[in-house]
Amino acid sequence: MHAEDYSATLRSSSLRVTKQRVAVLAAVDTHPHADTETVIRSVRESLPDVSHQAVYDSLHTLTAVGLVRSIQPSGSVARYERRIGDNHHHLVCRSCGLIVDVDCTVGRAPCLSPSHDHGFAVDQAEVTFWGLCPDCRSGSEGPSDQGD
Amino acid sequence: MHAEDYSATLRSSSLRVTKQRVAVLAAVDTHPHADTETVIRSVRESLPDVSHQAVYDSLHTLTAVGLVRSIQPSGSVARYERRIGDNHHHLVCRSCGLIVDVDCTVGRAPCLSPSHDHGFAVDQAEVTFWGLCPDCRSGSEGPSDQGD
DNA sequence: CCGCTTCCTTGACTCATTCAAGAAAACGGG
DNA sequence: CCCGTTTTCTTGAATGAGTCAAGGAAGCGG
Repeated sequence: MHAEDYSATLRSSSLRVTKQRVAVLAAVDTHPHADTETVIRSVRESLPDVSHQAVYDSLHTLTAVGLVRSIQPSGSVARYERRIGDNHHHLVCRSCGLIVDVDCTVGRAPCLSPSHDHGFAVDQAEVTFWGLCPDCRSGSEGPSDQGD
Repeated sequence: MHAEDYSATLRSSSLRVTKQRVAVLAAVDTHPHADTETVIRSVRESLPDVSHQAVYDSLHTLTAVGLVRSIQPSGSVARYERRIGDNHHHLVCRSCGLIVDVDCTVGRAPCLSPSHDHGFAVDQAEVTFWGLCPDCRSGSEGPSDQGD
């Protein structure tokens, strides 16, 4: 996706187009499940002087309008992704933190309707699978930590 | 559940029985989805001088042996509960943070097997439903914040 | 090109959680 | 019942993701 596309995407959500936002959107697009620090590093490759606050603000704004989704498995910091609205879920490694997407194949949204909704207006079901990734299963020691 | 029962529970998991651990276990048992601060306050009703560190340590230890489970919906601090191994899930209010248990009625663990496991050894599927609780649906302003 | 509004920079700050060192308590063996 | 070893608790400081706030800069409609 080119810069112009990101600009158009921002505009279509009624957001002002700034180079910081374009860079943040690009960073999230090219680094699925990246945490804020990774996004900051990625953004600084093209804009060396962005402040961390601009990145936090952009991520919040993009999340608010739905261009980006934030996920936060227990024990992890916030991570961001662009795949939205396709009802996919996540597989998280307990050992190294690796996160991979899994498509929801159980036909129409498997867990979208809790047995008894307690009067809640449910708008989303988030499924997180916990386990050990291939690398951590083999090496008993397990790879370092906090992969993506 | 009485103190002796909590002691027995700790012993059956090969843990030393300390009044701090008994109190923490009791606090989690009586305050489902409580965050650490709430647990500390609850514990201090019977043990005014416990350190916060003792509570953090106990919660980690209890979680490690499986007597307690920790959950952490995005944007929330860690919360603890004693209902474990019964495959129940959570309903979280986006507005006030209220967390409610929902039983998993879709027969045998609905989402326990991702379509493609990417080589992971999956041991748990965690489902979180997001929405608005009854109170936040009615009062357009929505109740304060961070309920349980 | 102007001006209003929104966004970014800078720098301080919050607060959940962790780290570390020494004191205290648990509990198996004598 | 007491001792010694090991684990746990207390105390106090530190870490780090994320937030707050004020002023300067940039976006964009006119």
